[in-house]
Amino acid sequence: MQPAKNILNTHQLRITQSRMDVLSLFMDRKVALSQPEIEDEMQGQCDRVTIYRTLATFLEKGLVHKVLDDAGAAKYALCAGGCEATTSHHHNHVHFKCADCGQTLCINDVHVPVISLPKGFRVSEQNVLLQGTCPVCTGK
Amino acid sequence: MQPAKNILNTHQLRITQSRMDVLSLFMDRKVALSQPEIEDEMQGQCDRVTIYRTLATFLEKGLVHKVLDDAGAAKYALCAGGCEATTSHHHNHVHFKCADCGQTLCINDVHVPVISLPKGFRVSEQNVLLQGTCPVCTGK
DNA sequence: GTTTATGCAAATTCTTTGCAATACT
DNA sequence: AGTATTGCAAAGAATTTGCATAAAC
Repeated sequence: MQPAKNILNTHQLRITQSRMDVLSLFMDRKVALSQPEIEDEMQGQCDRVTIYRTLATFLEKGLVHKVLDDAGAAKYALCAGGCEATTSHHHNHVHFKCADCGQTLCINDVHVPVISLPKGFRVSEQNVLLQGTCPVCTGK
Repeated sequence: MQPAKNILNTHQLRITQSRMDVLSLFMDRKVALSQPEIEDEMQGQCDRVTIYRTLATFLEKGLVHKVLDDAGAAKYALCAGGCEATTSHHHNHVHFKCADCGQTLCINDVHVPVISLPKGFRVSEQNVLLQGTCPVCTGK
């Protein structure tokens, strides 16, 4: 994976400490994160508001995508592969939330069946949230 | 559809004004609603906290189910048909959120494809959120 | 030097909890 | 009568906004 600095550059974003930190965290953890989780990890390295704004910016530029969650807080995950290009940002995501450890994983390599709706509906985005037990917790 | 009073009875819930009001609202509107939306509609007829507790109770008894949403607030929708029985409460829902009017509809009559995950994952619940434009907004 | 991002304070919104008063069966 | 439900107050998260300061290009 290319370094954080390059990714910011590619997306026409200024290189700042906060953005580097948040982006690096996403790259390290490889799971969906909410603002409160990020704030915890960052131990006051930057302001809470900055994290919100960083997430909003990343979302806008197509660097991350929103992850559906049944709990309260909004989660975000790094866009991978073909998702990184702003032009061909696809929105068919499959996410898996483990009921045990609570982590949400972005499943990139699973085929999403296209669901067809009754006439009149126009679908632009298709999100699937699977819930259950992840491999790690199943083994415990 | 059977009257609200019967539904409460069937689910072993006491018949109270608040429950009747909230349930009726769901039956009228036929869309997913969040607590804030319900509070708006009820114009102070009952306390905010009561709505939260009513929703929690309905969820517990299998009268409503949680609806995933990418926005802030948690939404709920009436369980229909086979979903009403507490025993066979199925959780494979397809929901459609209109990007235009913001309403979320519960699509009951659409086949949910089973998505198979890599080995090690155990899936217990499967939610699909489609986003796009609804028939009403497409026609505008 | 301009533009953009950050930090701080404060306000708003969403949600939960405790406890006494009230309504349901 | 006995139990479950409600309202009120208050606390606690999550999120947003305004504005002056600071950093990036």
